[in-house]
Amino acid sequence: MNIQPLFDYIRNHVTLTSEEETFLASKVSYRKYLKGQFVVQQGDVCKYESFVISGCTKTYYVDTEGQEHIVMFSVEEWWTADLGSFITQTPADYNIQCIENTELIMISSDDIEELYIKIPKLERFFRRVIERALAASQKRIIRSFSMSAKDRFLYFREKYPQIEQRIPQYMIASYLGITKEFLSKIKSQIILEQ
Amino acid sequence: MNIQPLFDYIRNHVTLTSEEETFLASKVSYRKYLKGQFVVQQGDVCKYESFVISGCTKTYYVDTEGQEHIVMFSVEEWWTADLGSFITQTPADYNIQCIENTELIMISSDDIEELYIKIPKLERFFRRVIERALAASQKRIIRSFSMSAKDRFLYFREKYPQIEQRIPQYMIASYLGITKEFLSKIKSQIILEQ
DNA sequence: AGTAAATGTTAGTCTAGATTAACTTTATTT
DNA sequence: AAATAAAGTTAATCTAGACTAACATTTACT
Repeated sequence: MNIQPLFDYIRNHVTLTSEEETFLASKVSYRKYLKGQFVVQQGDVCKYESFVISGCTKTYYVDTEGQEHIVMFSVEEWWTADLGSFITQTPADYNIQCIENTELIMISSDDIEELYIKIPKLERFFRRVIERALAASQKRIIRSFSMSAKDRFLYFREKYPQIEQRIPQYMIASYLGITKEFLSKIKSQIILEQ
Repeated sequence: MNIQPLFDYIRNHVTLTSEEETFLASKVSYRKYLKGQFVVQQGDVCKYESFVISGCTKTYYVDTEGQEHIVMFSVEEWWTADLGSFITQTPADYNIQCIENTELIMISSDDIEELYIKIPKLERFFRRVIERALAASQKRIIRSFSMSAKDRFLYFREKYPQIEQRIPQYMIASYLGITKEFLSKIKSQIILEQ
């Protein structure tokens, strides 16, 4: 049970009093998952917003043809949840699965509302986190329409070099919205170029 | 100068005291734009978050090949801004242009921070607005990868029937990430089917 | 070390959607 | 009402990326 990384992360952005820290600590829970386990399954209600202490998760959607589409990866110091399900407490559209052994700090929807009320600084901080995530999400939509698969891959590699290393290529292909075969082709093409 | 619709909109979600309403009124400004005018231009800093009273705007990105990609339309009771530019006060990636004569209520970044501090209920409300927008944006990414152009169009038509009516088809094509010629083909195909 | 499972590659064929270009229809302006 | 511009259509050709399938390599398990 190591929740220190969450405090370090929050301290980088807001200053909490020691009472506030104690209150925060009382509202979070720690949990370990093994590689392959699910944090959320499509159809369940996403009860928690989770902060990744160590490990990595993938959030994906299974379409009507049974195909997996990865929405995001979450590594250390990132948040993960099916946000739509979490905020409305209705069944999730996405699966969140650990692709490594993963340690999470989890906050329930009721507890996070309490935290927001008691510690407005935290609500401000989370609002900003979400604003940034929304701006990033809009840019990703633009990239999906205006860039070729190859350029999207080069962008991904440039932006998340660490993540590229630790994740199987076929998952990166899914995240980029292409097949693993085509990503393989793109990579050999890139190698030929240099 | 008619800011009443903003109050009506906010009243549907949070209850403000009359002092709070007065303070809010002192922090917003009203502005009329003609069809074709720009609220924000790529490269400028997006100074305001705008609430649409009447009319319609398109938010679009011009890529390196000079092609327009529409990110969103904003009609009555919607907010519009280049969020990335607004929150960091750095140059905008997007253009926001009025495609009808448009009335906006605009709030500057400093003023909205003041509002959040003085009226925490408003911060809570906006956090929720943004959370919902982020969940919707993630779903749009999934749709762009898992649905055909035709299905994306049918989804758009189903979800925003009013918007489909008032916007030229070539802009809808741009929003859907396809050419106007292909949307035309899709529409004639749909007509043949029924 | 040897086998099975997971991951990645290569190549051929196919298709959704882009591009080009000529044409039609609908709005706007004078 | 004519002229012009804006929006939408049709059809032919082209291409990025999907799909299929066989094969190669790496990783994990006994």
